[in-house]
Amino acid sequence: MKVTELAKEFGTTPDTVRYYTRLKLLNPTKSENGYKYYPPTEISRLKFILSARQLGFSVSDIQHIVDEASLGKAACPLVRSLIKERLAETEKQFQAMLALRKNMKDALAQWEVKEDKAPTSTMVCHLIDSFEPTENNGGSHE
Amino acid sequence: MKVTELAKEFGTTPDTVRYYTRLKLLNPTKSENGYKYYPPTEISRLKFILSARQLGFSVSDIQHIVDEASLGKAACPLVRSLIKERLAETEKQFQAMLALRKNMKDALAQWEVKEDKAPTSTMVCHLIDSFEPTENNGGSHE
DNA sequence: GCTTGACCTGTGTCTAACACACAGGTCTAA
DNA sequence: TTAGACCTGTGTGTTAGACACAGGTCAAGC
Repeated sequence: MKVTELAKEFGTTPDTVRYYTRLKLLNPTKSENGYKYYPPTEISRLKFILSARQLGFSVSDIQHIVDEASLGKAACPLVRSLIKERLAETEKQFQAMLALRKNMKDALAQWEVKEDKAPTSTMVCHLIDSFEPTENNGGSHE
Repeated sequence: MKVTELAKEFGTTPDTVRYYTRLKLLNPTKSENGYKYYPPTEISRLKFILSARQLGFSVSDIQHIVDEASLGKAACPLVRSLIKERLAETEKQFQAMLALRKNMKDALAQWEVKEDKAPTSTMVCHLIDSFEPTENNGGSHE
């Protein structure tokens, strides 16, 4: 399979396939015309990489997992360990995003009823300066 | 105020202050010893920048807002417009993260009851290969 | 006065996962 | 032949900082 064929097969981009090839996560052979040719092993390897990416493993994680497997070892313990780390990170980001999203919504609501004000030498934008997060207690804000 | 003093005042890092200075978002004067000195206007400017960052405006957004204000115009319409864009993006990311988080949790649960398996020529890790997102219908998975 | 640790400077590079750019080559239908 | 789609290898850009480096300044302590 050629680059674009492979990318289409899995709903990703040729650049992504080339990127993984560049990282040596994929190892195509070469056609007579110099084009990269991905045999079945590389096709299933890409499937694996994309699944892992979708599960939140970093490219570096995946490289690590693949290296482990190339030694003939079961990568399962490593995979379980890594997913826990990635999940913990995702949880942190999720909480941060929850807070951010709420603040943005609050700001939007507050700013809709505030008037415009011209800037001064010490004030760029009074909307941003005056923003106050609303309290969470018993509110129906969300 | 010097770099580190200013950073401490607002709970950020000296590198962040230097970064914004580098971008010309902050414009310190120079002390006799060559150190950057941030007068009150720049102190309130940093406060503004950090508030805007916390509300999800990009550094580029903030530059745009500051440029508008420097023309003497009220940046309020721009700020309202930008927050809507950033909120829409954040909402998309939030949904993606919801899905990712759920998949990661599902995977973790599934993989805890699966046995380890050695890799083969076409299989790096059966855990990742065999992952199936659970259905949402009436489940108590979350 | 010297030493040492903390802080300073300007400038450059790195991070992560791609996306894009470029100069030039190949393929194929019209 | 032409034109559009695709290919190559290599390099750079994206975002918001964090880090690195060589060298300078400050001030407390000895």
